[in-house]
Amino acid sequence: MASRVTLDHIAQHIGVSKTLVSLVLNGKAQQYGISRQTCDRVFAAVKELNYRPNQTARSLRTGKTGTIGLVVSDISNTFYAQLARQFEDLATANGYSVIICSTDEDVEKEQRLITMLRNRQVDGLVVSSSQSNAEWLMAVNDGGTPLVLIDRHLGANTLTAVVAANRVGGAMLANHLFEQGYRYPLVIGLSTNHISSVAERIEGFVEVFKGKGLPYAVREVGFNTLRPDVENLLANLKLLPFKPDCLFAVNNNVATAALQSLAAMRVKIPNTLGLVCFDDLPYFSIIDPAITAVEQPIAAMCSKAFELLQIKMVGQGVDVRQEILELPVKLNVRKSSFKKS
Amino acid sequence: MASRVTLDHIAQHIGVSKTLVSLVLNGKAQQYGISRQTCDRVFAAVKELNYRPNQTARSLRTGKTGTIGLVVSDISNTFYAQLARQFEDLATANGYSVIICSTDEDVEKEQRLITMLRNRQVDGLVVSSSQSNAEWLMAVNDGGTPLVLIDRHLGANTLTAVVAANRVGGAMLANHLFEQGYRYPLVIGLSTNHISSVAERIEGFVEVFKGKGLPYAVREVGFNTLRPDVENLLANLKLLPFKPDCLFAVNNNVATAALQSLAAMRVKIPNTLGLVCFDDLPYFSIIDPAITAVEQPIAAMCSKAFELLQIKMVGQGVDVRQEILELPVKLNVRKSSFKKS
DNA sequence: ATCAGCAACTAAATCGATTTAGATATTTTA
DNA sequence: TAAAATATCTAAATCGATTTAGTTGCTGAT
Repeated sequence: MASRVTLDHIAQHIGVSKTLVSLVLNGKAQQYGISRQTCDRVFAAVKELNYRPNQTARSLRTGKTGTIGLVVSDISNTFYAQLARQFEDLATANGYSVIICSTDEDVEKEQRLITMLRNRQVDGLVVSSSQSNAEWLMAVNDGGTPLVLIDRHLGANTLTAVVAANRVGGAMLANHLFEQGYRYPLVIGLSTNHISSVAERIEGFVEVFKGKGLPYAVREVGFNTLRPDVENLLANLKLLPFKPDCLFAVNNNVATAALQSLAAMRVKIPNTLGLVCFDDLPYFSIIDPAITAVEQPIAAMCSKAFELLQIKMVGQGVDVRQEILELPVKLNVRKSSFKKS
Repeated sequence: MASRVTLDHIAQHIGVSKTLVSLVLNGKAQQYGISRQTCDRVFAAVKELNYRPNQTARSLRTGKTGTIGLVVSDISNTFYAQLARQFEDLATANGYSVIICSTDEDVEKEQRLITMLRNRQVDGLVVSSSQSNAEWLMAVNDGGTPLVLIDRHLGANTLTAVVAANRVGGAMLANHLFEQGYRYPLVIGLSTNHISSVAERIEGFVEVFKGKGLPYAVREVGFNTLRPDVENLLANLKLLPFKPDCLFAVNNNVATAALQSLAAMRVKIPNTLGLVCFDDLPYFSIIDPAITAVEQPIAAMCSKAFELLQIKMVGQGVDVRQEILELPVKLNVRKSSFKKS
């Protein structure tokens, strides 16, 4: 019932063929030599009958739905929410709609959702994948659904990916901590350690300390048990081979969980423990102490991802080079990592 | 190219009609007396040829797309991001996909987006509307696209709406502040003051102070100029008829902007100024001082909205009673509103 | 032997657009 | 004046499913 007025109704209403109406509405009047008067009659009828084209019928015929699937681990995570917003704006400006899906870092769920999106004939996919190899997703891309990875890549020469400079950002944080006098870092990573973003942040970070011959510890917390795991980890710092003097939270959720635990334990930041985080949050700059963080280039990532996806979507089978695009990050130094006294 | 294998291919591959294949795949084999062997051959062929049904074609025929439009002012706002996530889970569990659109509180944009969603033949809409009257949206609902309002209503006997108990929540905050000894509240509202949620929060709040014969001030800040407006307002408190001893931020963004300004001005909370907020954020409980806030029943709102929408979607033209459903909120008392000393 | 009834399947219409391949007048050209 | 060119418009096929209205060939009852 959603649209009872069809092209045929318009056509009959003014006594022409639906072909003509279709041509006029698609701006091909000139090309097909349709007279100005006839065009005007079409437009008038469209307005009078309040005609709205049925996108489903159009999609069936053209094979294009004007829809893009955006697959992330959790849309309620501020990082992905901001990313989704930026992407939505780009998509809308270009006539696309966005279907957003959350995978909870569950590979099976990710595959189910992507299959569902393909069945819905999305024109393209932007995926922050939880998978550990590219095989399945490459089949999707090769199978006719253009796919661009965002935030996480799956290795060189697999799939086009747009990511932040995770390794560099990790190193920036490590160097900053070192310069501020910190020597014993504890890295709080995630159980999803196969994921490129997390892995590279940690690698970039530890390489710095390793290079200086300093000790470091890396521990993992579960994606679905983040809060208790972090709490447990911080309550048992004595179990570590050394007493850490600073923490590196590999993403915003880890940092928030750490802040919660530390507040409950009344640990002073940065006096007792310095803290830095990969991924900046609005509240990091307004709390005391403000949190030092690496800010990701969300807008730029979306622009680039959309641009690359569009090339794939219009390109007839000819695939672009499957490159990994790393965009520069920014270090926001704040009080949580001030010089150790 | 997205799906080259069609029902016809399956049918030809095993030498039956596509009718049969369709019936089998839709679980109507029993009903149409199709033999078990034939069914098995269909399933085998589906697997062998890796058939995925074309949802667009199905939608055209059945008139159902299995898609719901979720329209909010800004998906990057944590409140809507959380709401979207809850709603997505419900939708997915019931076979629906969600297209999310952000309106930026722009009525024209909202109407453009909703029209676009209708053209895409969404089965239903969930809208947090920026409009000030129900007329346009009622036409959508009556025109065949079931619509449920969420977070904001548009008056009794207009459109089904699921909202938080905004007035009650506002009053809870006011009573709490009064009990803590605060007497001179400044309400920081939004330029979008025609919106039911904001309006009712403020009404509920000021009624309490009015009832006690106490003064209060209500000022508005712009949705798109939030940060500077709040900063400007707080820098010029002397322009108010009285010196406020506490602030009521009507939503999470206002509170965040206020916290930013107050931090920059080095104003002590709650000593110099108490602060409460409608809508809780994860970080409110981990900062010092923690922020007293009213927590909205996001999960319950989504469940109820989805439930009501589903009734409308399956109901053949028979519309449910257009009621406004208010769900209870929870007051989380924290340090930012501790007793004035 | 005939026919009702059943089991197992199919042809064709349909959804609402786009698009291909013309059709019909009218005007221009040789 | 006939043929060619042009201007304006249309019939029908098509996309890939669902669904309606049958068809075909048996079996068993009478």
